[in-house]
Amino acid sequence: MKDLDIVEVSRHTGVPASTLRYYEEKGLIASIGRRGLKRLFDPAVLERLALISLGRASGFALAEIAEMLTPEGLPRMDRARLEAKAAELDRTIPRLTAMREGLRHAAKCPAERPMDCPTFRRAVRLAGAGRFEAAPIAPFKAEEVGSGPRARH
Amino acid sequence: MKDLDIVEVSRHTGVPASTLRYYEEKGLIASIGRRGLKRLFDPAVLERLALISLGRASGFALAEIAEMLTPEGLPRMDRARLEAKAAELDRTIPRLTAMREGLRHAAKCPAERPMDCPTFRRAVRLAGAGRFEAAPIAPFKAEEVGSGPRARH
DNA sequence: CTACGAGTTCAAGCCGACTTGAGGTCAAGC
DNA sequence: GCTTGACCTCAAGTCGGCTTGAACTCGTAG
Repeated sequence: MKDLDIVEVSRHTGVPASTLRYYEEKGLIASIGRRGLKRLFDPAVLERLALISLGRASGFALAEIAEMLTPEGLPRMDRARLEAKAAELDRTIPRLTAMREGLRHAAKCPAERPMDCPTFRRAVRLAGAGRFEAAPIAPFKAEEVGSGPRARH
Repeated sequence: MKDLDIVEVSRHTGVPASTLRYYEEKGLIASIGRRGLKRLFDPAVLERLALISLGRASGFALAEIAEMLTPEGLPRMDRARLEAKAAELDRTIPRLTAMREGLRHAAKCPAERPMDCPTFRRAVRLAGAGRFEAAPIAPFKAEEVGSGPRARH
C-alpha cells in the first residue's frame, strides 16, 4: 500500500490531524517522510493507532502506551510488567461488569434507594467497592492494601 | 454509627481530605455539620464514596456521577440514560478483556512482532480497535481508592 | 488563658491530553 | 510566476481532577 499523508490517516482512523501531530511529538507514532510539508506515514501506522486506541480505551495513559510500543510492534516491557498490566485489568473488568449490572438494575429496580436493594448491593460489592462499607468488622484498612493510601508528596 | 470527621472518612476510604473537600464542593457528597471547623459526615458517605469510586473506576466523569446520584441514593437518571451508560460499558468491557488477553499473550508469544501473531491480532480485532469510528471513551485511569499508589506528578 | 496543631478557605498551580490561533511555507492551478 | 489553500510550527489555551500554599480559626492540652 502507498504511504499515507496525514489527512488520509486522519480520514481512515477518525483521529484528528492535530492529535496525530501530538502523538508524533510524543513518540507514539512516527512519520516516515514528507511530501512538501505534509507528513507521510507508513500504512502500518493504522494498526499502530488501533493499538493506541485500544490502550486508551482500556484506560492506559499515553506515556504507558508509549512504553509498551516499540518502534515496530508491541512488547518492550518485560513479562512482569505486562502481567501487572493484565492483573490491573483483572481488577478493573469485574468492576465495570458490576457497574453495568448495577446501572441496568437501577433502571428497573423498585427499591426507593438502590442501596436498599440486595441486587444492587451485590453489584457494588462485586465491584470491590465494598471496601468502604460501614463494615461492622473492620476488615482491612486502606494502608494495608497495595502500597498504602495515596502517596502524598 | 457515630458521625465521622473528615480525617476518619479519609482513613476509612483512602480518599485524601483535599479530595473529599473537592467532592463536597462539586456536590458529590455532603457534610452533615461541623465540629468546630471540622466537617462531619454521616457514615453513609462511605457507601456513597464507594459508589463514586466505582463510577470513576468505570470511566465516568465526576459530573456524570453527580448526575446519577441523588442526595439519598442512586438513580436520578431516566431509564434511557441509565441504559445508555450500560450500553457504553457493553462496548468497553470486551475491549478491556481483549486488551488483557493481548497483554497476557504478548508476555509469552514467540512472534517477533505481535501483529504477526494470530492470537494477538484476534485480540485486537475483538477489541474493535480496528475501527475508529467512535472516539475512545475511558478518559481516565481511575485508580481507585485504596488499591495502589497514586502515581503523583 | 494561652499556645498549638489540625482542619478550613480561597486562589493558584499542575498534569494529561488535546485543541486553537497566529503566522509561515510549499506545490499546484491558473 | 503568482495566488491560493492545505498543512506546518510553536505557543498558548482548555478541561477535568485534584493538590498545594498562605493565611486563618477553632477545640483541646497544659
